[in-house]
Amino acid sequence: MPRPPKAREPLKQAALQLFVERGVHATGIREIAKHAGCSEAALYRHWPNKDALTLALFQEHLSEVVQLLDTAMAGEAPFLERLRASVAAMFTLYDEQPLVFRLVLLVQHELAQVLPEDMRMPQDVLADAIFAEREHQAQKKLSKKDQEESILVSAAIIGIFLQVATYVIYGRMEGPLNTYTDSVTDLCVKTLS
Amino acid sequence: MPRPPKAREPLKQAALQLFVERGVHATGIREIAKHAGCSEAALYRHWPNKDALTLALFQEHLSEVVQLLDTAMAGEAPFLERLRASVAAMFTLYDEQPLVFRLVLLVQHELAQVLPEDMRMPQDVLADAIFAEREHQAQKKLSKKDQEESILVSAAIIGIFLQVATYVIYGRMEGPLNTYTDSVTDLCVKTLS
Amino acid sequence: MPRPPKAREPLKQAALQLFVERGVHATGIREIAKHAGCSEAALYRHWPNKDALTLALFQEHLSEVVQLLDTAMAGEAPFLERLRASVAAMFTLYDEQPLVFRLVLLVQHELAQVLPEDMRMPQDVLADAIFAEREHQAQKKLSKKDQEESILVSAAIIGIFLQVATYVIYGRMEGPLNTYTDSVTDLCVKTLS
Amino acid sequence: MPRPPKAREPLKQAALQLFVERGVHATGIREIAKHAGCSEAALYRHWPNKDALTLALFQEHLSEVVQLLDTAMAGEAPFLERLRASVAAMFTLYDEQPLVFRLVLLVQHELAQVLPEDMRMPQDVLADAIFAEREHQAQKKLSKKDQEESILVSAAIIGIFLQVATYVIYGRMEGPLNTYTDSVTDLCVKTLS
DNA sequence: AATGAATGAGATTTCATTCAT
DNA sequence: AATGAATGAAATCTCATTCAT
Repeated sequence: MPRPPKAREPLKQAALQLFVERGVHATGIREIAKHAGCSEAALYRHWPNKDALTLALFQEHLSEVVQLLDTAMAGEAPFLERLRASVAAMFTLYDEQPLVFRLVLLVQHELAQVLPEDMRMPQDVLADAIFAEREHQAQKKLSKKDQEESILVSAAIIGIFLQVATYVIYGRMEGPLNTYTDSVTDLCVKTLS
Repeated sequence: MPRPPKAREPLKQAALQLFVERGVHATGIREIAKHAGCSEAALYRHWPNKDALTLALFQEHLSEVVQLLDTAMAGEAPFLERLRASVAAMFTLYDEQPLVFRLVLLVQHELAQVLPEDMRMPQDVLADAIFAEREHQAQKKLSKKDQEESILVSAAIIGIFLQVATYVIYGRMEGPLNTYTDSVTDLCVKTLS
Repeated sequence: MPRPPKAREPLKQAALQLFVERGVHATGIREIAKHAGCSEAALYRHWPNKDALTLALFQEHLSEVVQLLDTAMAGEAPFLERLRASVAAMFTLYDEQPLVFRLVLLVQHELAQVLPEDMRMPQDVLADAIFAEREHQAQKKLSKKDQEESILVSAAIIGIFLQVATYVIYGRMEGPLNTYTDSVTDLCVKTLS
Repeated sequence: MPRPPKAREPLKQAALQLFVERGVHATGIREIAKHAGCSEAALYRHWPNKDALTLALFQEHLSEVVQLLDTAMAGEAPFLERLRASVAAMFTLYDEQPLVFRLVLLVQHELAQVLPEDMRMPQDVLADAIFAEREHQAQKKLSKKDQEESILVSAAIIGIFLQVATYVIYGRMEGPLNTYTDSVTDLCVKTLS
């Protein structure tokens, strides 16, 4: 029986950090390995190449986040409560695992072509929930036009949410991020009205 | 009478397109030159190196956009009108020069370290205008707390705005973007109330 | 009572196949182990390194073939018969163990430096037999010139023989190869006359 | 106007020599570049990668040889003369450009999968000529069986020819190779009778 | 001004081999 | 005896930049 892998987790952790700090393309294997405290070749025992590592990392963390949001949006509580829980979940994630949170921010801009088209993204959770809520309120299937408006509102809410996070990350607003949970929820609610 | 250099504009155009499509780091001199239909060495006639081209490109286009927003936000019209004009200006820019628009989206994530710290960014225009408007409404200097709230609201508005654009870019919503000028302005106004 | 090692034969078999299909240099330990269904490290239980495995493999199979030819060429039957038996032995080998046959074809081009200089090769068996036969026919030691001619004729016969096999291997002629035993023997005899 | 390429020919020459001496897989870019007296990167200006260089090299030289044989086999002279001319052409090639000659020997064993299936090979020239001659002698289209015999005879002649060359290359027979032109032609003729 | 050639530095990846269990 | 993990060295290839014309 061989020894247990010693480099796998450090490699993932190092890649996560460096991808977030410098971007995927600007991060080399060498640096990842150095930060992980292992050889460059070790990476190739666990993933066939850098792209595969990148993809795996994003998929794992994205699905974590999707699960987080799914949980927050589940249940029978009023929509407002569930929205607030979602914002809180994400902002707490930011404060506790900032790297994971920031990885999600990177996705749109660095990985459009690498991720599978049909992968469920954090935005989808919100969009679906808003859609369902509107349908529930209307007591019927939404018209094409209402559907489109629903998507627009989701976009707006996600935008509010991400941009506030971005401001905190880049120092335009002071953290921690969960300070803003209530105000951001309020802003989101306003767009829904 | 020196005739204008021939390779300069094609190079800028090619760089713009490739930076937007693949990211700055993932785009090489080779590809830029090939797309511009000139040699790799030509670039070094016009800029001392790749970083300088990158920087110049971003600065030029950013200042275009800042000017656009400054113009839209200037004047004595009611704030609502000026906000609407700003949204319209940006969305029209997207529809007419999508590459320039998308370059601006890239800035936050790819260029944090390259651009001069004190450069005025599109967000700043909105933030300043919102700040001024609030001060005007209150008829006095804003308190620290009100200032912070003002920044939060700017973030929200910028977020709405960018995310709607992002949705159109990635095909989640149908373009052209200026279709959404009114609804997006409405959503922004709601957050201001 | 030590039980026989389990990985040894699969490794040899896999190496044989891959060496023949892709060449010695183009075949890695990784692939050999994967084809053998065991770990890469297993190889080092049985041979000190890749070169040793390579050498052992070639030596074993070459000596098999040499023995085959020696047997066919032995005895008191007329030379023609023994030549025919040799061709038949080789062509049957090809039909029954094509990999072994093809490994022998590889020797000249891939292993000049690895095999011991003085090792007896399949060609040597034929050359010796032809030489002996000519001496027997002439009833005396061959002159220098006759010796040289004898070597030339051996080369020709081996060439005929190998090239026909090569044609079958690469699909220029239809197999099985032992179909051609008689015609090839005839052609060889013609060159001897 | 840029300078003329200085590394292209040396690279081809170095690759030719090393491929022949050590085999394609055993020859590295580094060694090729060192022998050519240029940097490793220079190779990539002229061919997209090592495989492309290999392929181009083989294709160029093979078509040279095919042309040589086509010329030798052309004309109205008796077949015997033309066969002799072919053997002479090849053996002279060996003596004058031994590397090119030996490259042809390598083809079957190192490049089966890389070369395009439909490429005309030196063997094809001989096979076609023998086929035509037999048809001419018979004054009619050859039967299926006669065709097959014709291919067998081509194989034999090519085999004689290549194996004699191989013997000279590996020192089993003394060169220069064109010493053997007449005797080899004789041997070939015998197989045709 | 403009070019294709050339390059040193470095990126990614592969390899045969050794290690720890 | 056997394994999967790990590694240093080397292979292939890319990159931004400089050179010679």
